[in-house]
Amino acid sequence: MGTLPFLYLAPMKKHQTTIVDIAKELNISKSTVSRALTGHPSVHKSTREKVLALANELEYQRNMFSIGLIKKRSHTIGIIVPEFSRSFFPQVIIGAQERAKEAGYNLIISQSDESYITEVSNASVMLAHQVDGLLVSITKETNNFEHFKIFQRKGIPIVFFNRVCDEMIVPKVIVEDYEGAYEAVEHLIKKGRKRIAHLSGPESLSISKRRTNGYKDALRKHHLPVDDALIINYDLSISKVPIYINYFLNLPERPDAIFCINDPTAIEAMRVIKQRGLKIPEDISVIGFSNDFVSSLIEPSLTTVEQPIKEIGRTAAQLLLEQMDRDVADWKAATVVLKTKLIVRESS
Amino acid sequence: MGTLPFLYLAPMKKHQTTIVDIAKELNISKSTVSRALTGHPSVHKSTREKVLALANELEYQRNMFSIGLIKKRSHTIGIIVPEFSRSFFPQVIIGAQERAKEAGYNLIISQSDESYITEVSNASVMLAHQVDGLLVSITKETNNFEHFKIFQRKGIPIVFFNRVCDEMIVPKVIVEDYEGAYEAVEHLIKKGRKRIAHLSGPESLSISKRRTNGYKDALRKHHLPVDDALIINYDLSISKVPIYINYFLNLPERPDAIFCINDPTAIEAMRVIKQRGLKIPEDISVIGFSNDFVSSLIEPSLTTVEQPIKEIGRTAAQLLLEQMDRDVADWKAATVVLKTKLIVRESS
DNA sequence: CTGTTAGCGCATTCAT
DNA sequence: ATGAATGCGCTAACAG
Repeated sequence: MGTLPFLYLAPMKKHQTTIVDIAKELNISKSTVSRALTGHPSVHKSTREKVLALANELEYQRNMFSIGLIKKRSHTIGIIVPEFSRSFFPQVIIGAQERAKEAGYNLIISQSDESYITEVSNASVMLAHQVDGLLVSITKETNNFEHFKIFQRKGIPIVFFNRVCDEMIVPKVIVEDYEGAYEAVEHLIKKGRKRIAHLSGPESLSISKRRTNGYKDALRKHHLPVDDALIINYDLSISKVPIYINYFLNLPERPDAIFCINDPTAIEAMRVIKQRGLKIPEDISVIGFSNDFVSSLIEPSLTTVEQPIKEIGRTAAQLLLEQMDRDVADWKAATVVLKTKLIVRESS
Repeated sequence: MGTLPFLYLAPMKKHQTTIVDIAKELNISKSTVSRALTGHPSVHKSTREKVLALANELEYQRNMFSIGLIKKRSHTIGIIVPEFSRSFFPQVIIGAQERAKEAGYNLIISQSDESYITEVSNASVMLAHQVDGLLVSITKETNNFEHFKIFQRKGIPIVFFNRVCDEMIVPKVIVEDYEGAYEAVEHLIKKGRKRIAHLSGPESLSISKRRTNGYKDALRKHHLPVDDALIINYDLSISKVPIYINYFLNLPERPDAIFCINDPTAIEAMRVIKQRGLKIPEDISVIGFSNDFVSSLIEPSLTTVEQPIKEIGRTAAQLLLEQMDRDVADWKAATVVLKTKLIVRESS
């Protein structure tokens, strides 16, 4: 300090404290500092204490970049979801984040806004950020999976959840879509409903197909006709729900119940039905799928198939962590199916 | 290939393609490859094309770590929110992500679950991940800000939004809390309400104070008494809302309106009120704040103060980007106040 | 236009 | 128990 021959002006540029700074200050080598900081056993106790104290004082922060460069691990998991505006995916993310954090990993989250293009871009961002693994629920548009297959080729594990990719052999987390739908429709039948319509999601999503199959099989089981005029696939844009509900309501033989692909759809359906002056459930029953928190708040409250939302996230993260621990050659591809449960409320 | 003197077994270890691989294959130096890849002007067209083609073929991916090490930038922005389960914060995040992406930045998101401890931990994670800037909305518990001040000391800009830190001089994004509350209460008064209760948030949050002040001033302006028995601060745990609503309803002189700190609170309040057999708005009016999408779905639909939710996120990200472009010495600390607007629905 | 050299901050051999 | 040397993958300053 006082020995400096010239007036020394501190540079404006912000300087991150490094192990070299600590080493200099303590007159030891940076190797020793590094060892002390990483908890290497062969460091003298007093040395370690001095290092730790100074590191603390200088608010030293290990540099991710250099460590990543050496260890080739970012300790980061990426998660890509199709949308973010309804409560489902945020809840899933909470679960995933919980599990990831327990394991010392962080999450980089991005949402694709139901756009395939955005999804591809998001995937590329995840790659650029060197995520150690990726969790994905695809958009309603996605039917090319090249942007995900590249992860596999690079040895970065992927786990799909909720909206999964059928053609990739990787771990997946889904719920009992078939069973849940079956149970819901059977419940309607037992309530005496005979013309049950079904507003489903895009045919491209396997989740739609599974729920529709549950719907059909419940009808068949109870010897009710499966009428294609009562089944509609739509693209999940809530604004289009009125079109299809009005179509149902205008049929010569009006349905006496509607089973919807998810809760937001069911809630919008109820709005349209009430607007038309029909009574729920007297004139027509409505059932959703998911048990979003809103379902219990609306009036009448919505009968729905509950799925363990946070658990989907936790499980997906867990499968991913397991996969990350394995050598590429040992990758497993089990599909985990979580339980669903019918929640009967006023709308049925 | 054919010239290899020995049988060569490819290593199991996954190998990221690097610029050296490309350089070797093309018999040029890695510098040239680097230049070609980064779009440096002084590279022969044919060379660049060859490099790009090979890079593409090998699915080359720039290594974030090494670039970060050199450029000292992660191109990542952190965002810490108190919770994630209601629609407000996810919506804010969408806005922030939009703006960040436009500027070539990614978001690392974490939620503190309304816990100060978790928030501190999240902040430390953001530091470890070398975020270039941080967006924060604090938990209801937070009243020590050391974990955020460290960012300032390290030259990493912070922007607060919604729930801001009063003691730090940094950019902030809030809405017209005072004006919105004032307008809401004035609306109730004009509807003939004379005993207006107020269920507010924690006194520690300035957002609560501002809304409460708007409430009080509207009463005063219209010569109504400000009765402390009609003002309650609570900790935002929705499960506790029934306690306070029942308290209000059991008062000798029952209030004829309740102005709630936010929509989730108002919605739960309405549930309790209806359960008690009272009519909304005939017996008692309810107003919320935020215009979450649920507000229009419930019955009766909720009168509320709309705030530009996504815009809060966009603006916060924008202020942060501006701050990141500035030298530490030039940091600005403007507070941006976004407009609110009363949305009158059936509950008032 | 291209090659050579020197680090960025750190963990990790290999010495001592 | 500690220091010196090496290199992770890349950019940039410096030669030609």
